[in-house]
Amino acid sequence: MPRPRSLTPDQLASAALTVLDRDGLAGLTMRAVATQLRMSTMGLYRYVTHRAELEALVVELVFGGVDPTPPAGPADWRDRIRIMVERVRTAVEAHPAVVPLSVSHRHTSVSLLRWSEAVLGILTEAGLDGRRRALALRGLLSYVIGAIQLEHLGALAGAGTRAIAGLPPDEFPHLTETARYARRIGPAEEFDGGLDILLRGLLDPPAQVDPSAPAPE
Amino acid sequence: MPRPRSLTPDQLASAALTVLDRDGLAGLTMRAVATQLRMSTMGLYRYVTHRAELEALVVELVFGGVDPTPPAGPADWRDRIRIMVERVRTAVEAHPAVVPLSVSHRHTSVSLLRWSEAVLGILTEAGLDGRRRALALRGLLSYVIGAIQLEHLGALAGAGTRAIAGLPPDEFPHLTETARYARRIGPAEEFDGGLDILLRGLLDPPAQVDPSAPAPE
DNA sequence: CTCGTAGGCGTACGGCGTACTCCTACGAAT
DNA sequence: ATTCGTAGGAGTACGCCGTACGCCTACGAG
Repeated sequence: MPRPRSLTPDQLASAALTVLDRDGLAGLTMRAVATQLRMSTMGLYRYVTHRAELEALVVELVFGGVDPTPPAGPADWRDRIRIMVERVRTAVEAHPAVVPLSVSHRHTSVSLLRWSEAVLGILTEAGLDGRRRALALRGLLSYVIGAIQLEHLGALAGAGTRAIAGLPPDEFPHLTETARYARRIGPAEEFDGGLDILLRGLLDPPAQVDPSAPAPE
Repeated sequence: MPRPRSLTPDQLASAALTVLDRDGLAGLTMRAVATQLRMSTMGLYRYVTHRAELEALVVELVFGGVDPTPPAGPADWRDRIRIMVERVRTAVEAHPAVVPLSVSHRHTSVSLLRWSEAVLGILTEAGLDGRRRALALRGLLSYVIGAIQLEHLGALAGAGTRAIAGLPPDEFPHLTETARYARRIGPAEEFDGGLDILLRGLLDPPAQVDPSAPAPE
């Protein structure tokens, strides 16, 4: 065996993350990351075959900061879920420019798999299983992904809501009125409020039990 | 006033949508759209100042296909919401490549504003108002955005789930077991299942009423 | 009739991802 | 100590992209 590699994937990823934090998503180019690492542009391709692979490394680095161990503290399983979700949210929000990347590379992250495993564990303790548990995890993921993007595209207490408040009230009576409330809702409150709705829905027994639901194989 | 324009924004948008459907998001370039319209590349810039503006036109065209009138049929308000949400889902799914664009240009679409207005109307009839109504709409939007993306990045009955089913069961016991159920869940079922959770949560009275909630101004 | 704007074409620039080539430096196996 | 395979690194080049800019033509309202 000859000469070992002199850069770990982690070093690569954190160089890219530095660029991303500094210059935003549009600034994340192979050339910029190479410069950050003080190597030639093409040198990057020794470690990575595509730009997409570099992006995946960054996403994994960010999700790697999420503690995947289920919290032992709260008795209420909904509080434990809240904590798990909050961990993802804070990890992503420390680096807003990774939001779009985290959506498209979510499925390649083993850290997020471990997170999902823990969440499923909590859901299992809560008495969910089979089909309901699968739908619950998927629903949670959908909400988290959507809510994080919404927050970064324009939180409720932001310019978009202000624009809506200025719409013609005769054409948009509910929207304009709602916008007045929405301006007072901070990002965390907004996120938790939606999560609460979802958790309340999880708690309830299913509206109707489908006897034809498939059994595990 | 001299000479009127010879192309409507709608013609522009549908040319772009044709390209998008045929060549995917990466194929949606100014050059390709111009060729589709049989004009020179730079001719496009007579109608549009950026590529982003063209993208917004496409998104508005797609959302323009969503019927914004609240459905009169079902007595249960949740069924009416389901119909409204389903309309968005089907409109977007007819053009899968528009999914990423619809997320980033969502806020510029007046069609989506009208849709939101109608949804707020239904929520109002359901007895929600003020802060709760704002959070409900935002929660619904978050879920819809996240779920649509999840579906197009890899539905439950897809390759991702199959990969998860093949993970080491000792490290991911819940995930591997859940994946076996998840393979049987079709996209529509998955989407509706998550929506049901949310709607169930909306129905319930709030877990605790916050007396310090801000009043409307 | 005329003049301002739309229509249209072509060229050019800078930046992107990345394929390819060439040379050097190391370090484990011999 | 020598050898040899791979990592490191630089540089060049290609084909895309968005788009700034200039020039000429055609039309239609005043």
